[in-house]
Amino acid sequence: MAKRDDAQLSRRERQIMEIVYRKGSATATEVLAEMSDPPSYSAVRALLRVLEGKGHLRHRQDGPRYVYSATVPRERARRSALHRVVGTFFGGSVTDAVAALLELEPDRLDEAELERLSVLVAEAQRKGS
Amino acid sequence: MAKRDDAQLSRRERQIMEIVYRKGSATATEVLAEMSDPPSYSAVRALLRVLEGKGHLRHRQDGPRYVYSATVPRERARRSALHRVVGTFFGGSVTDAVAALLELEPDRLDEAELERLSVLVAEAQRKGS
DNA sequence: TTTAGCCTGCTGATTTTTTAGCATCACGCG
DNA sequence: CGCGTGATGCTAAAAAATCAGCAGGCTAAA
Repeated sequence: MAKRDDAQLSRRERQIMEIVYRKGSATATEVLAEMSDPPSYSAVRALLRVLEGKGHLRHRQDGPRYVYSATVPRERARRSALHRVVGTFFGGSVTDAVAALLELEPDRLDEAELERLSVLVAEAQRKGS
Repeated sequence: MAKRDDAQLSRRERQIMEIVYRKGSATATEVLAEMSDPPSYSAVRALLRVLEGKGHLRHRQDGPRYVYSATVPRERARRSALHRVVGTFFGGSVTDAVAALLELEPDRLDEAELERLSVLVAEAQRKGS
């Protein structure tokens, strides 16, 4: 049920969900601040309410304001997002996706990170055999 | 200009773009067939025309019908998609994203693929140092 | 030639999304 | 107390997206 959900979101809704996932949680003001093409404050609040109504967000009260967070845990959402990208652009090949990631910003990967990746692959190899 | 484009797409438009990217190119009939929540054939054609008007798709004529493909090359679109996912769900850490990919479907990765990954990481290490 | 099938283009109406504004409540301060 | 600030909920209207249907063209087969 949650699988198709993401594809069902409207433009603004998706935009907001992305922001919430990026920040972990956010108030209406924070969401507004992150929008590249911002509507009014009212509009943002309305959308947050809609998203909550649809079950994608929940809120907790923090003093006078609402802090929204996603109902689907980041962990699951990210897996779903990766899965979609791999399926759409890499024909389902995880390996190809990893290869593309490594070429994405090669300069950003320092030695320590590469070492960590090396270990991860080695571990996967050990488990697989 | 093309960077924000993806976020600007409406629900159906995105759905269609994903299908086109997955298949490489597609006719209206093919797109319709891939939709989980399909509207009428007319609607699909209308959307394809809209997407072409917005510059996201182009078509070539194949006999009697139009075959649509994306204007932004797959290569660039996939990079952009990965970048977005990494930014949204992994705080920009490519390494974390790779780690998540490796855990995505561990059983799907056979020895040959893991070997290939191992080589890729080793290469990156060599280049970096 | 005629007909049937499949395709496109276009149009107008419905539905959904998106938006702004207003009313209200709670709080802190002069 | 009375007021300004900053938050919420709600509503109604504007804008955008979505949809189905019709008209026309082209091709192949009867």
